[in-house]
Amino acid sequence: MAQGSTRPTSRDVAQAAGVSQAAVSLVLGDKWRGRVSEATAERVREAARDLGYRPNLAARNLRLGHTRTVLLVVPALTTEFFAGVYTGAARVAAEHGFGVVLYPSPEGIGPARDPFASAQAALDGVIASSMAADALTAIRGDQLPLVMLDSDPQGSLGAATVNLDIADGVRQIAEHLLSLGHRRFLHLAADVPSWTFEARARELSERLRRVPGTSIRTARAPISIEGAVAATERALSEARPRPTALVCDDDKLAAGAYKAARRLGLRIPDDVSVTGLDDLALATAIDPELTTVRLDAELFGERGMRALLAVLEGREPEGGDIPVRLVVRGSTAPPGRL
Amino acid sequence: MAQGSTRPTSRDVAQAAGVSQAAVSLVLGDKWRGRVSEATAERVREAARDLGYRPNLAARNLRLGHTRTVLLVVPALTTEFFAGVYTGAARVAAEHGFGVVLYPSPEGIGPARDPFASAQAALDGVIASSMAADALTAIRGDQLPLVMLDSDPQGSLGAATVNLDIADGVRQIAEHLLSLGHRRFLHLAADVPSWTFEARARELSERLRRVPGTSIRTARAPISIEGAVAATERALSEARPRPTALVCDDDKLAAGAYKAARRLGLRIPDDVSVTGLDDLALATAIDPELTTVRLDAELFGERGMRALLAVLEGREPEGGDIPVRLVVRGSTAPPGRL
DNA sequence: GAGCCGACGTTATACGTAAAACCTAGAGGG
DNA sequence: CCCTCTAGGTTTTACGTATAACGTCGGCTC
Repeated sequence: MAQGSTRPTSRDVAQAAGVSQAAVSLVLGDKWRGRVSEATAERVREAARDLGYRPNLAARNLRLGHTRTVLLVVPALTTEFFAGVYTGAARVAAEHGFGVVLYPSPEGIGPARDPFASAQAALDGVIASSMAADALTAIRGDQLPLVMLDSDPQGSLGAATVNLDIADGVRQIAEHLLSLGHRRFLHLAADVPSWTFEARARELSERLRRVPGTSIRTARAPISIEGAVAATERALSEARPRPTALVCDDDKLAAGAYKAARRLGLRIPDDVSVTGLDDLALATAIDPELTTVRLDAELFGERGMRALLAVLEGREPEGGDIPVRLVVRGSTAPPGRL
Repeated sequence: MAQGSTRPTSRDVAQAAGVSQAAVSLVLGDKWRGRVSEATAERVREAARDLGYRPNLAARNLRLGHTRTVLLVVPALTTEFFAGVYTGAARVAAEHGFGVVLYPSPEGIGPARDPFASAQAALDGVIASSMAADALTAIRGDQLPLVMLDSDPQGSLGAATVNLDIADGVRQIAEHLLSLGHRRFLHLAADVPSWTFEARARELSERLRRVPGTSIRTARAPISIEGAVAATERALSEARPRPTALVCDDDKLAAGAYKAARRLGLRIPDDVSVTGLDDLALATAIDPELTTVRLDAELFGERGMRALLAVLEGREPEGGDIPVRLVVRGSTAPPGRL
C-alpha cells in the first residue's frame, strides 16, 4: 500500500541485526538492561535506524490492550475556544504519555452521529464537550470511559462532568450592569438546544427577578454574526421603551449586536451597553472593546483530561467548577437619560 | 481497564449465538450471503446487540493492514480557516469510508516535533497544511503517503501539493488598490517563516514594481491583534509621507491595523485603505467591513483529501491551484487628498 | 447409484508486537 | 565435580479480527 515495498517490521530489523525479534522489541522498548549486551543493543538500534523502522501501532495497541489515545469531541471549531480546550487537554495528556485526537462534530452542538464511524482510531476514552444529550447516548454505546465538559451534571448518566462556573459569570455580568444603573435588559440568546445556554438564561432571569423594577426580554439567534444582527435589529426596534443593556450569550453574538446597533443609529455604550461571554480575540477587535466574561479554555481542557485520567485509573475525578472572571471594557457604561 | 469486565470480543458473540467466530465475522462484515442462513445471521446480530459488541479497531487494523484513517496536521486552530479545511477533508473522506484525525501542531506554523508521538493513532496517510520545511522532514520520517497543503511546490521533496492561488489573490488586491489610485503602500506582513507568507510578499512587490511612482514599505508582526496594533502604529507614524493603503497578510492583522489607525486618529477608508486575506467572520464584524480575499477553505480540504486518496490508490493527483476571489467591502476607497 | 453442486458452516492461519517462559554456556562456590 | 547463578539471548504465545481453505450433508442429474 505504501510505495511498492512494504514497511519494515521488527522482524526485518531482527534479521538485519542478526538477532531475534524478541531482542528487537526489548531493545527498542528500553527493557533490555541485563538482558541484552550493550554491543548487541547498539547493533539493533543501528539496524532500526537504517531501515527507517517504525513500530506498527495497530499491532502494539492490540498487544497492549490500550492505545493511550483519547478522543476529544467538540462542536464545530468556529471559535478559538475549543482550540484552547484542545491545547490544555493535549498538554496534560502528553505529560502522561497519552495522545489526543480531535473530533469536531459535524452537526455542531446538536446531535452527533457516531463519532467512531469517522474517527476510527482505537481509543481508550472520550472527552465530550458541550454535547447535547442524544449525542451522549450514541457515545455511551461504546462503553468507553467518558468525561463530559460543559454539560448538565444531572443528565450525564453517571459520567464524570467538568464545568466552567458560567452561572457565576452571568451573575457577575448582571451585578455589573445593575450597579451601573441598568434596569431594562435584552437577552440575546443562542438559538441552540444546549444545557449551557439554557443555564445562562435561567441564571440571568433568576438574578434580575430579585431586583424590583427590572424588565427582561429575550431574542433568539443562531450563533453567527448575520443571525445576531437580524435578531437584534428586530428586537431593538420593537421594544418600547428600549432596553439599555444587551446581554449576549457569547462574544460572536455581541459582535452581531454591535452591527445592529450601528444600523439603528445607536452608539455603544452611550445609548446601549453590550456584554459578551468567552473573551475571544474578537472581543478586542471590535470597537469599543467588549465587556465580557473570560473563560479559561486551556484550564478547562486540562481539568477535563485530568478527570479522564482519573477515571481510567479507577480514581475519583476531582470536582468543583472552574471560576470565571468578568472583564470590564468599553462596551458598558451607565444608561443615558432615557 | 474498562469497568472490571472486559469488552466482549467476536468470540464471545460466537459463543452466545452458538456459532464459530468466523461466522460472526462474516455476518457482521456483511459477507454472509450464501454462506450463512438468514436465521443464523439474525441470531448472530441479536447476540452482538445484546452484548453490546464493538469490534476491536486495533485488531481489525492489524489484520487489514490499513486503518482508513488519515491525519490532518494544521497550525494552531486560532482561526476558523482550518476548521473549514477539516470539514471539507472529512466530508470527502467519509464518502470513501475514511476517517480524519485532526492534529493541531503545538508550535503553530513553525517546526513541529513528531506528530505521531502525540497522535498515536495508526494511520494510512497524512495531509500537512501550512507546515515549515523542517516539520516536513519529521513527518517524512514515517514513510507515509503525504500531501502538502499551502506549501512550496519546489521544496516539498516530491510529495504531492495542493495550493490556493494566493498569488492571484494578492494580484487582485494590488489591482484593486492601484485602480483606486493608491501609490504609497504599507505591507503588514506576518512575522512567521512560512512559504505562504514569503510568497505573498514576493507577489506584492513584484506587481507594484511594474507601476512607476509606487512605493512600498514593510512592517512585520506576529499573527495576533496586539502584535499587529503595535507594528502598524509604529510604521504608520514613522513613514512620511504616510502610506494610503495598508495591505495585510491576513484578516486578523487587518483587525489590528484598524485599532492602530483609530489610535492615530485616522479614519478608514477616508484616510487609509485596509485589505485583509482569508475572509473570516472577523472581516464583517469590524467596522467598516473589510475588503479581503475569500479563501474557500472547505474546497481546499476537499482537494487535499482527494489528492491523498489518489496517492493511496497509486493514481496521479490532479493539479491546478484553487482560485480565490477579491471581496470588496467598505475598507477601501480612493486615497484622500494628501 | 456415482458424481456433483450448493447451502451452511467450521478450522486454521496470519497480521506485528510485547513479554513470559525457556534455554545455554561459563563463572564461581563448596 | 556438582550445583547454582547470571548474562545474554531465543522460542513461544496471545492480543482480536478477517478470510482462505476445508468439510459435510442433501438433493439433483444422468
